[in-house]
Amino acid sequence: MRIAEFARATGFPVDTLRYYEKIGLIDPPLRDSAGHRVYGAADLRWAEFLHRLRTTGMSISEMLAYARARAAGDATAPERAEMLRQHRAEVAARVAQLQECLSVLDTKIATYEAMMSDAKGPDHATSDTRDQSGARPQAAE
Amino acid sequence: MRIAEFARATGFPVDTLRYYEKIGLIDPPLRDSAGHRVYGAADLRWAEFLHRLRTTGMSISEMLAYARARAAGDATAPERAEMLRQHRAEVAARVAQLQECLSVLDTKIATYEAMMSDAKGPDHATSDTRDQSGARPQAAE
DNA sequence: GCTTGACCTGGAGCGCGCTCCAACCCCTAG
DNA sequence: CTAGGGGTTGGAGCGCGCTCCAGGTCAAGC
Repeated sequence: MRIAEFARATGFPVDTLRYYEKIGLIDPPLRDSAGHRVYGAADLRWAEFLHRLRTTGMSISEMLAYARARAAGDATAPERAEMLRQHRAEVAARVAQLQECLSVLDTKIATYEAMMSDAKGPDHATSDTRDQSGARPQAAE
Repeated sequence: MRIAEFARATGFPVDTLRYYEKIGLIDPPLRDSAGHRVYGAADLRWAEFLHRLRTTGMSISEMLAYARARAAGDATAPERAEMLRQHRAEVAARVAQLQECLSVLDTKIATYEAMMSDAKGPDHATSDTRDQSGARPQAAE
């Protein structure tokens, strides 16, 4: 599997793959007779996993730490497990945060829909239309 | 409410608030006799909403588009509603993606835990330990 | 009167994560 | 023999979203 196909398979752009190799995030793959990179199944599994980590917002430096632990062998398994548990917790927190925001968005959208069905209805409390009165209310400060 | 308190209330750093004002994302607030910014309740509601949008990954330029529509008055309500629906869909998709990644993480963590309880157990198929054999298998290519 | 501390401004700088480029090589098809 | 397409390298550049800084003003407390 050459780099273009590997890029398609992993979801990373070609340039990013070379960049990751350069910084030590992915192992230098084999080369064919023309000096082209040739990726194997193990490379694919690792890159796919990296893609998950990246997708969930893990920073390059954290991924590097994980990659280095992985390269150091089985002795680091507990350390890697701990990294993943930690990251898992962050992702779960992020999901919770997004879900909370989703419900705020739903409320807001519902407000707009109410406004629009009342065709120019009365001011809704949760509307965030810019205050256009000359003197600001400046209430409840 | 002066800028430091407003920063605490909204979750944005002081510098970011000034930056947002500069680019037109938040309205220039009132000033006290010393020329210091004084924020009102309406400013707070808007900034809190912006913080939601930001938290959910909306880009500055999209927030600007929304802010401009809002400033243009009630006529843009349908347009703003559509922006929010669109954004809501993206956030929901993101949540789904994260949840999928969470389950991959869980599988991986479980594998590590199995590995560790078998104290140096047999190779697990889903382990991503770096291949350390001299000759790569290069199978199934 | 002096210090302290919060705030002001305009503009430079920065960290992250790519992304692009020039110049070159190799293989294949026509 | 030539053109085209995919690959290689090292290194520069970039877009985003802040973040920081110098140098200044103002008000309150000692």
